[in-house]
Amino acid sequence: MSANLKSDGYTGKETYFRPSVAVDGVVLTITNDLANVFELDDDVDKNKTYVQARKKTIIKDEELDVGDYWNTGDLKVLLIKRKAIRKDGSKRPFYGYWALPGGFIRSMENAEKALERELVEEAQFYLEKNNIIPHQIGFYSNPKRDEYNFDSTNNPSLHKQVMSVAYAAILNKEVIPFSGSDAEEARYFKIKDVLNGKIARGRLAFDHNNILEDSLSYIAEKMKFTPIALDFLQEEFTIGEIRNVYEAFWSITDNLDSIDLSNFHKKVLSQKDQDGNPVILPSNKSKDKKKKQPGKGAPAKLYVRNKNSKEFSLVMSPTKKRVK
Amino acid sequence: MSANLKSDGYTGKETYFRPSVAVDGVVLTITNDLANVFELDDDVDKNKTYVQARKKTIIKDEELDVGDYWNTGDLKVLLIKRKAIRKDGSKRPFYGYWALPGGFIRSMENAEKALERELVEEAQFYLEKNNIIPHQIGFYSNPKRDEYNFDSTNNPSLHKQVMSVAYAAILNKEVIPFSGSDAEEARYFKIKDVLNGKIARGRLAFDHNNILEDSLSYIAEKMKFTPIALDFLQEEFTIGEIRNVYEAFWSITDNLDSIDLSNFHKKVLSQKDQDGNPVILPSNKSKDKKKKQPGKGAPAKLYVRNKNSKEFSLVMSPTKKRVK
DNA sequence: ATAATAGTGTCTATCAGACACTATCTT
DNA sequence: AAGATAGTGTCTGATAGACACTATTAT
Repeated sequence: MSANLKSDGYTGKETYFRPSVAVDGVVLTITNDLANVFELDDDVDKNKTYVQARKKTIIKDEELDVGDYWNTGDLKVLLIKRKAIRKDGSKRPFYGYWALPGGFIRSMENAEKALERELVEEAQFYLEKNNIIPHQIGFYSNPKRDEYNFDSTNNPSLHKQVMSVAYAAILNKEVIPFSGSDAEEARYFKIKDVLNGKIARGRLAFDHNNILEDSLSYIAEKMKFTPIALDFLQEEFTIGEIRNVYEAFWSITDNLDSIDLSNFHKKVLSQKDQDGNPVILPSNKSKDKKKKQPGKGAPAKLYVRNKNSKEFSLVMSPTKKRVK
Repeated sequence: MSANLKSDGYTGKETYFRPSVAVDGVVLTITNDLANVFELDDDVDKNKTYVQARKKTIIKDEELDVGDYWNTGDLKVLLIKRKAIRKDGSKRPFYGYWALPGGFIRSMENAEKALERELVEEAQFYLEKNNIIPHQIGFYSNPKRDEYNFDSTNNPSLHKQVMSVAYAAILNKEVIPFSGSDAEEARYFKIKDVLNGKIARGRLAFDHNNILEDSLSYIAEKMKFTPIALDFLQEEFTIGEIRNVYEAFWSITDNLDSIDLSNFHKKVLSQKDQDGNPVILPSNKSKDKKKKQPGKGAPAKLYVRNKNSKEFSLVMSPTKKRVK
């Protein structure tokens, strides 16, 4: 951070200042438990899921079915390790820290297009191809949030400030990230580990911890009134998987560890949308319409979402104990 | 903005494009019916409410009481008419249109500080002095949203784009706006008139119609779960005034014209907050603890807010008809 | 058999919405 | 007296939360 903010001769009368504006992406997914069993093959095709990529070498085609996408894991976020040195030889701020992927918006782009481009450049990850629409989280403009500074002149056109607009994007499968032009490395981290400082240097670069927390709050809130939780799941899913998404968020944002299975089950199935239609429907795709467990437990019925549903009729809330 | 960026010392060496970033303020209030009875005195003190300013000339001190702030009117927004000509003689885009107050963020400011400053400059209105904390609505970065364009060179440092971050601010009284340095005029408009095009040139400048609508959605949503509606009211208020705030929003955002008085009354009074404490409490300030009506009707009990309350235990929703 | 998860059933307190009714003021 | 708003009472159906119970799988 700057040490010379006071002595830069700022008069308060400046005009014509132009900041740099970056976009930051909070790419979220729920761990696929099965995927974690296998090691990454260096030679896999780009832009495939772990399971798809690995099936060539580890799982045979006939062994791969809907059960391989069992979503019962932790909430994870895609982070990149920034390259230490710029093209002009200078050191980058916060090198060695993990950061949210992102970068500067260009002149003919809007923020969403810049996000799309940066995710490809840094993690070779394609939002559009995966039909993912990012959610705008907020705009961050504290002058001290980055190491770009102010010179000692009175000329505001030489001053620098980096502002950011942040977006959250939800993946329904763990798309393999590959490091790109601006990133040494790109991979997923468990969000609980990041928030507890169990990451290199104990925190993310810049104010990215704040941005991550804002994103979690945003989605946790939105999950109460809209079917956004289904964005984390495959086309076919079970009630247990939905419940896992809610638990993954509420365990972080509301310190809630488990949701009553029975009541949750009934509530989700009775949800109507803005038009009075059911939000989730029994699936007719898979043969037995059931999904086997990766561990113990009965197989669960498969459901699909009503694609027209935008809103819940009932509020999904972290359980409140009844006062007696 | 400057037309001669090069001579400002902008060398174009930077690989990254630097846009102009503005802040726009959506300053909202509920009309004070009584205030509208009186004509504005040219000579009133600045930064006072209509009623306070006018009481010198029209209402005697002893006639002024809590009833003068009866909030039963329409939702209004503060707009400014932009000056047509810049200091350098060039024409401003969208001159003659009404616009949200706002302006460019400076190098040592964050967005909130810029908003504070611009509202003073354009409408001589003081956010901080009135203890108003603005709500961030969103970031707008469509390259075509302003008339600033791109030259035919390949040098991105000469390109221009104006991005905006929008904030909503809620007033609990109609602070008199005075036009300032960048505005020819500043005054409140009924939001329904603005949305229906009953305003000069039929619409607001730039994408300010969008920003206004986003602000209304934001607050209408927040009103369901938090006591934000009370921000529109005086320290002491009646249940009817709260109901008026909800109706003012939901008549726009949910096409709902009236809320059942009886059920609303009971629900508001039974609201608990995040700690299980009541959100509103009977007032002990005024002598008879009642507020007389400006028109017909019984006087209403006065209440005050619990300042610790951040959240409702019950959801305030636009009435859903019971299915029979 | 045991553990784990899926799923159904049931009881009760609370809440939402409809609406009847009384009270208190202004005009 | 008429009109308007404040405020209380009451009924009904729906919902939330607690919890008992059965079903189906892996180990």
